[in-house]
Amino acid sequence: MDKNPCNSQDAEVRKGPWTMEEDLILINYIADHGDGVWNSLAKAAGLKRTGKSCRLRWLNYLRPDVRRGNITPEEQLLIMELHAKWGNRWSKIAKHLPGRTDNEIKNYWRTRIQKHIKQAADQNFQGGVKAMEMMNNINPHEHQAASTSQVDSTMETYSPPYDHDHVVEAFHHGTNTTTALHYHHHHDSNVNENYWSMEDLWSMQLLNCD
DNA sequence: AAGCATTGCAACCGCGGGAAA
DNA sequence: ATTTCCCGCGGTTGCAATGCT
Repeated sequence: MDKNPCNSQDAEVRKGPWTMEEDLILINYIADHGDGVWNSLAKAAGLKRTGKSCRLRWLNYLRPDVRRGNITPEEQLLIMELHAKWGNRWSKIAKHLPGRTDNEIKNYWRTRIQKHIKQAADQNFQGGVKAMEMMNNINPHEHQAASTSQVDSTMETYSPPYDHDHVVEAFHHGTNTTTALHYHHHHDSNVNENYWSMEDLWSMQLLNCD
């Protein structure tokens, strides 16, 4: 649509899903020359893609150590703990889950965990009120595009209390059944303590599903 | 069986920060 | 010191697959 007709020879940049041929070109080029310097890599490899696109494809999909398949309950728990600590710092969280990409974790959070939180909160279960409180507790200090963009209003983004003023503790006591996530709000006037216990998580069936 | 709705994930976009020129 | 360029991050979108009526 915005193709420039003047210099069509180098202006054509491919977008959308990668073909097998493109994948092979990228894999082989990186095998020979290594990754990084993505813009020049894209040109040198003869790919009609932006460096950005090449980098994304490699890091999220083609990289040999990328781990695919179901997120394990342990990984899920770790994601929740780290998200409670750091919020939407997906790449930072991903560094603690070997083989998992920030994109995968982000997608997983949005499609699975966030949805379950919402669904569970909609039902009358024990922790629902607490979950809703937490979902509504949007931190005003952090960047939060979710609250400003056109995110579906029925599926508000849960924003954990990862303000510096908040202390988040995560415990591990051997098995996951005794693990607890504790969110402590100690300066919010309207919330004295928010505990999101493992019992709550289990009741949300977050850890039962594969 | 067909059409519509929902889900899940790959990929794109815009922006900020840092390095290089 | 300033500008330009590139990388990486987080948010968002597009679409194929799947489920539902």
